[in-house]
Amino acid sequence: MSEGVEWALHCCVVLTVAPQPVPAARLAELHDVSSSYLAKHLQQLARAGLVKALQGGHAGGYVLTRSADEITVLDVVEAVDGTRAAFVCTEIRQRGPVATPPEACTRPCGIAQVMFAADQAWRASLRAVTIAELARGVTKDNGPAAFTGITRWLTKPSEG
Amino acid sequence: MSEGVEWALHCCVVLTVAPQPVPAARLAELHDVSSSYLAKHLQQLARAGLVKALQGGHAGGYVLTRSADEITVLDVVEAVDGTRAAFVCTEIRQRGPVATPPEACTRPCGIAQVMFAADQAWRASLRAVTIAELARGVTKDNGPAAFTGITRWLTKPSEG
DNA sequence: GCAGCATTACTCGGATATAATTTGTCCGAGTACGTCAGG
DNA sequence: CCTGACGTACTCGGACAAATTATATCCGAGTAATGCTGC
Repeated sequence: MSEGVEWALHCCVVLTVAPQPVPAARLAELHDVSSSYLAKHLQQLARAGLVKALQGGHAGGYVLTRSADEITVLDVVEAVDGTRAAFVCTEIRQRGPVATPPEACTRPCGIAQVMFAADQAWRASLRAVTIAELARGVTKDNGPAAFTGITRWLTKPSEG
Repeated sequence: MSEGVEWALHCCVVLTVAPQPVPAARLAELHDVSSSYLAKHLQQLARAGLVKALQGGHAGGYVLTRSADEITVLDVVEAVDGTRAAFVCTEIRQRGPVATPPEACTRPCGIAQVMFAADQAWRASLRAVTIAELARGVTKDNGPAAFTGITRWLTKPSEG
């Protein structure tokens, strides 16, 4: 899985507690990752409609478009890694000297079915958790101080 | 996901009905895929202990090491694609200017937990299906003729 | 006719190139604020 | 003092390279059957 998924999820959690729009460069510095590359993933989030990019002199940056409990982890994963399933059936059964005739292939082959079911289970598991729950987990594990520290750093005038 | 997974699964299903050891080249021709590359994946299956490679003049080839209902789809997937989870936590929370102190990171972060749970669900779904069940599905969908045709072709003396 | 042996043809196994995807970077387009001139 | 336009500094967005991984391939090591020879 793309490493950008992890970055994007952390960014979404941070945006949960950000009172202002946060520029991509600020998010990158906060997480100590490549600024330019993170921007790419944030663009993907924007295309998916999860975040909104505000442009302009001093108030620009990214903001969540909806409440954090309306954004599931699956939304972020699919925005970054795409919605295509990991397994794609090549229809091997229709190839080779003993190929199954196409008229007998009305249903996907058993292997594809199993893979599809597993993929559905995976997605369901990710869909069951929201960004808001992730944020709640952080405060539960590390206390409220974690987020106040991040908020304070985010609202710092510039690098100091 | 690696495309070799699909090949390996089909090969395992075929080996279910093969009365003799089947060489890699024969399996490759049957599925119309690269012979050399399929050999690599069969080696991975052999390393995982799912199949046994018999060497020798005319009786060489691959055989399942155990009954097909003792081999799960997950076994094959893990043999080919590895057992590592798709998501690996980079411990982003411990990086950057507002990094979480290491002593507070006794548990994996919430994101990693969610990803791990999803991975577990995915694996459980794949573990629930055996190769024998896949083979049964083929006979149910395409009739017993499908496997008899394959068996007949497999036992053909050579290419003709 | 039978046993032993060298041959042979076939198999797997790992080391080796190539293509695709992921990762990383750069510069141009666009907008809101702050400033300044004019009324 | 208020209004309008302008300039500037900051933002995002997509086009452009490098590294890693997946894909594909080749040739050498090893084994069981086969055919032959000698008894």
